Amino acid sequence: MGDGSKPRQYSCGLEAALEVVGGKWKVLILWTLGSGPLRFGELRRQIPGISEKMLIQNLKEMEADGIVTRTDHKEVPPRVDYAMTAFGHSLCAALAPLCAWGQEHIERIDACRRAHEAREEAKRERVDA
Amino acid sequence: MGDGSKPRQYSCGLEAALEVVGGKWKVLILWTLGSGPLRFGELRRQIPGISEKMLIQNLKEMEADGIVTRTDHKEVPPRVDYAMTAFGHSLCAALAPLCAWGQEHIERIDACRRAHEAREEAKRERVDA
DNA sequence: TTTCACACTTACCAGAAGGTAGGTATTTGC
DNA sequence: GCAAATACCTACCTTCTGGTAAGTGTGAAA
Repeated sequence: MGDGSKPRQYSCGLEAALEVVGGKWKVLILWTLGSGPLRFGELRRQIPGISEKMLIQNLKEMEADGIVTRTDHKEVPPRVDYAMTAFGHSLCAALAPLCAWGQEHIERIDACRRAHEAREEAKRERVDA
Repeated sequence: MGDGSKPRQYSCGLEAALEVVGGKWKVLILWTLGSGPLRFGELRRQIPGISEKMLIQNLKEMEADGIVTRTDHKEVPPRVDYAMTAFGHSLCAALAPLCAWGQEHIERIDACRRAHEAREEAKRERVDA
């Protein structure tokens, strides 16, 4: 069934932006690549906690979205570079104020998150008991 | 085990910001409340597709994060207003450039998303066959 | 007397996101 | 000959997110 045209109609640009940069790792990858191109292994080492699966999966999606490029140097052992496109840099720029906001209020956010988790834990303990 | 202090160390403010505004609905709620306070039912009607469960759940989290306020007028039938705080407005302001970016590139993003889904569908069909 | 609207709450369920552990092919170093 | 390093790929499993459907209490409208 080739529908070919679901307008998708996002109610605001934020929804569209979050499709590109949503999820647990994409902003980190974006930020890490912001300072220059990196090899796959360098990326993995610079983003602590990320699994290889998540890294390539996200890199592929970001490549498909045109915010990073993949360059295979066809060497052996393999050497592959990932770099940000101009599109990616424009996204980074748009993200900067949000990043600054987060940094500015990081303690407040952290405190709220902490309190939230404490509440959840208390709830769980009540249920378990 | 009262840990009391996990530094949580976000690697950039974006992570912190996305904790507050991540998920499927929060940006929409934020945007909808941006133009003024609304009752629970009004919010539900203005955000098409949202379930009551998700709406209160998100509203509660946003209240805990200090970006909206809940005002119960203690009437019957119940009347409850939700409004944005100054903190919430500052978040909205920080979100504006990202929103503009999304709006500017909405067609490109939509096309990528469409292509991605087509690829996924093709993959699924191959597996099913 | 039944029904409706209001603002929720609860229990259950499906799907997506993410994590773990293994395997691939090639060459260099020991 | 064997292990290591490179950039992946694959299958399986767990956790988290979000959706559905039903129920709650009160007063007013039908």
